[in-house]
Amino acid sequence: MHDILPDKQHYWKHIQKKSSQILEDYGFDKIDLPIVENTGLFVRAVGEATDVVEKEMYSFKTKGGDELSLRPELTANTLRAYLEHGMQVMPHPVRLWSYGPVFRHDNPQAGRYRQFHQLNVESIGDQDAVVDAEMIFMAHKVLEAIGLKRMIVKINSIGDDSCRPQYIKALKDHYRNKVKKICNKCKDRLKTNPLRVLDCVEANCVDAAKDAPQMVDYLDSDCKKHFKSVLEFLDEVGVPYLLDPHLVRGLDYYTKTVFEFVQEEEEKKEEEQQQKEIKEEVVAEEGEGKAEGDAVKEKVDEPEEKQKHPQLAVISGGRYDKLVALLGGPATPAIGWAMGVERAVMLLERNKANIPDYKTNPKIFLAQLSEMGRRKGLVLFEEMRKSSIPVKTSFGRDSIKSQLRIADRLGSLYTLIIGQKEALEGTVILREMSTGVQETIPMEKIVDTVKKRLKK
RNA sequence: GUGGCUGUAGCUUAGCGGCAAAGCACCGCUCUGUGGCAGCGGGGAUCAUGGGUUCGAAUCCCAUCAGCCACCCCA
Repeated sequence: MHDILPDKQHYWKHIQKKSSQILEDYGFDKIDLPIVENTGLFVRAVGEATDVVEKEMYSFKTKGGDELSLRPELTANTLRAYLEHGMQVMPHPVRLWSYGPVFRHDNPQAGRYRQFHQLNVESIGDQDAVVDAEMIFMAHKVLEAIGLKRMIVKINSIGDDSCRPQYIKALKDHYRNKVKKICNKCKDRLKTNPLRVLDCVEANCVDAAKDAPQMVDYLDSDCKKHFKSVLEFLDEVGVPYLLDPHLVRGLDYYTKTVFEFVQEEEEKKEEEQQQKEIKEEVVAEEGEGKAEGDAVKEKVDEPEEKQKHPQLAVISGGRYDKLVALLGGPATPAIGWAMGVERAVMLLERNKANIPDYKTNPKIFLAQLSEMGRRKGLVLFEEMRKSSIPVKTSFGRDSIKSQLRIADRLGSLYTLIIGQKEALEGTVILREMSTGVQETIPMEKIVDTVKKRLKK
């Protein structure tokens, strides 16, 4: 768990602003959902045998005996709300988006937190392939709008109930005479969650997976046609994609189209430049003591390891045509995706993306002296606020000295000073901080004067 | 869930069984209504939390929590 401090807020505001704009443009309505829900909801929706449900949920029992969990994702909640509020009777597709914290009890590391934020999007009620493409296109647009470059979508189809069983059978057949070679976990996976063996990274398992049958070859005509049109639509709108026959989702509810967005490797040049800088730093330090020669060597070696950022999915999602029915609703096709906001922020930082600074950075500081100055200051502060001129003050402080020091630290362009004398005269001192030049201005003209000065 | 590393003042860290330190930051004074520089002074730490070992624990041990790295997995 981590705090999002003021100096990072502009990333968050930026992402929220850009993405909500696009989602509203596409006709999605916002929905806010509770953080705590019945454990059973997630077990049913996400799947009993998934890691998320098995070991990553924060579950607890209330005094009344209810089994509750902090939500590990937002799709289940969204569909629960959809059913609970009778949205089946609304014109379809019902398009909902939500944003908020989700919780997974996993070992944390870069880009992975126990509490993180998702931007979640669902389109309920359409089965056509064009919607798959539209959702992927929109995800692409969102990433583009927030300033992430070199994003590529990995895509696959995992079929549905009518063809996946045959594929799983073929997959099991393929592994029948290889069981001895693959790792123990994969042996379990073959029984509980066979698709999973495909993305295991153990050398032997990768080997065994190489010539494994591919889902695309087992798709029935409906699924195959669907997948083919999704790709055709993507070509049409120009979203770069990568067919990944081993892409398998960790949540049970997916059918047909699954996808995830990753960022392609950074340009090599940049990496080399960074390494050079680090090496130069190390060399500069060397003069201080030769005894730590070994330590220096280690320092040089380290960055090479660190440059290899794992390719984390920023957005991932897919179609889930059976989930609404599974949760007790009528058979309703649907598709959705979720963005990991921390990951998006992390990539923006790594890319050194140029994010607009949404902070209102006050250029004006208001200093006051004496009880009377303070009173007038309070009034003037409100006048400035009404004119939308952001002002910082430190009313609680008495000495002009410390107030000016603060004004300086804040980088104020001008300081307004009201002391006893000015308060009695009905004037204000306007001090230009860079030059120290001051002039006395009648109180009633000060707002206009400041406005003019700031425009320059 | 597995293996490894880390947690001392707001920040960066030193101390590694015997009085909790330094630099930066903050506040103040020198300078009584005028900032940046300098000098001097001050406040601020239940040493992540809870247990244990010990005459004595920031220091050693165990557990928990949080973070970092590699897995697993995922956003």
